[in-house]
Amino acid sequence: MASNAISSETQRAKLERKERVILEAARAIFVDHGFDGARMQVIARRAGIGEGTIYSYYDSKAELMLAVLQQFWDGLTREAEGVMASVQVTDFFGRLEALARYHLNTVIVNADFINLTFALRRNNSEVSVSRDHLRHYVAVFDRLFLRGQDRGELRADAVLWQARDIFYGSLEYSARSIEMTIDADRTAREQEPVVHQMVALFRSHFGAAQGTVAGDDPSVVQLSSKLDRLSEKFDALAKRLG
Amino acid sequence: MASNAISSETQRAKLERKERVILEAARAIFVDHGFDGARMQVIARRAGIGEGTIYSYYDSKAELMLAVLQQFWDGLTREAEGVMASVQVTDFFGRLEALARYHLNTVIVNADFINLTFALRRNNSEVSVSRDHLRHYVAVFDRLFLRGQDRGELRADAVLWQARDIFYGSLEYSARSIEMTIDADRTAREQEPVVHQMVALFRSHFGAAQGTVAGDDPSVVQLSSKLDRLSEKFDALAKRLG
DNA sequence: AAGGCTAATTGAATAGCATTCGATATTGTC
DNA sequence: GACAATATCGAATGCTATTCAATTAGCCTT
Repeated sequence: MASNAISSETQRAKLERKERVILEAARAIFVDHGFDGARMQVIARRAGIGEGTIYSYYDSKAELMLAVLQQFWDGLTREAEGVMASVQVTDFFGRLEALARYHLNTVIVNADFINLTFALRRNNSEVSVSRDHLRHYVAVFDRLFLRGQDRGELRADAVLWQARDIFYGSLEYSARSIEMTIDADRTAREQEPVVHQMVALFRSHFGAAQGTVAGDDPSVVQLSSKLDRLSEKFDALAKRLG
Repeated sequence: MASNAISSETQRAKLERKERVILEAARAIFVDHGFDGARMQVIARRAGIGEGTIYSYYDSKAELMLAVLQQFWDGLTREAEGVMASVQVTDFFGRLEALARYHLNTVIVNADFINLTFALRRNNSEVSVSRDHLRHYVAVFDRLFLRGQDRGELRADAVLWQARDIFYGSLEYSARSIEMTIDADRTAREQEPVVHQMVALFRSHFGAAQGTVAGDDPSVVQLSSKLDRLSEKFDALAKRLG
């Protein structure tokens, strides 16, 4: 019995190790050659196994790559969470800065992987999978923003998803843009200004004004609810007309 | 001589027409089936020609798709330039708003093509080609920003490429983000607030300071966008009523 | 307008590669 | 140690982009 359990345990461990070996080989070959350039035969050889064996672990080349990407994005998400957990400062803008710095650097350093992520999007199911990776990662940003609002450091009336899209999208595109200028030296140098620019922008535009909070202005609140009521009446009328 | 020149002219025209027919067929099939799903045979059949003939116009499937994308991005760039040329307002922020609106809508409507653009990036040369498409398109944004600075409406000390990256990147990611929420109705409705948010952000952060500008206050911005949405609904209803 | 030259077109043959599958080896159980 | 169940292997398969030898259409000369 005991030996039974142990041996099946070691068997499982062995399979899991082999799975990791395959993933590792696939990662290397995909990054070097891209999806199309990668040959299953080469991946198999690198993993030290037969070609057919891969297929008892992954259904297809695309799924293999998906697994590689899954691992990559999970790693990113975990790292981002690690940055949030370990950063010393507790104020929102300090943490925002740390996340911006981490993210920008990561996106630049791992440009290969990020390209691969989008290169895989050949059919709709793959598009939605790569979306899920991204969504999971971006959730780290969402949590930070939510917390900033709870702590009263972000304007109460800021639309969180808009702010998050601006933050994330700006950094991602800045990374691409920086990366286009090839020159590795400058690449390193350009990152800090972008990080500071973003933080300053968020501070001035989304930061809660010290003193009066804009969203609290009673006349504005009143106007807003009047508008909402009008809009509802309008919808009702439109509906009644067909 | 004359007949010679004319007939070779018509011959050329004929070839060009055939090229357009192939491109047209390819566009349709690629959009419907994605790059991998598209069969050269199907494209050929749709264009009403033999399979091999395509290869006397384009060297490979990838080049064919590149040509399709080239045409797409050229169209976008031309349209964006058209928007800039035709917009009535001359002030920077008015034009920025027009471009933001055009861009956001375009990216959402043509999500298929934009996915295809990145899906093609299988090897480095294709990455750089798709970068060139983008660069060319983004140049429209650069020109607007440069002009805004010349007119003294953008801070003299704003780093143009940073501002442009923030503008472009935010909108592109917002588009992806909006598009993720599938619901077509909301998709249309969410666009205006994003446009206004961006313009307000640019006004407050990159605009040359001149007293206080209404656009600074986000709650007012929000009210304004609510009003705009209501106004749009009103127009739609009015139109429907004749 | 007939003949000859060139360029364009065709679709059957080729070749590259992911995937399958029957045969073989390994592992676990009694 | 023998039997069953699993895992592994790599040659055979099948699917497609791409090539190519044969055919056709266009154009020019006389």
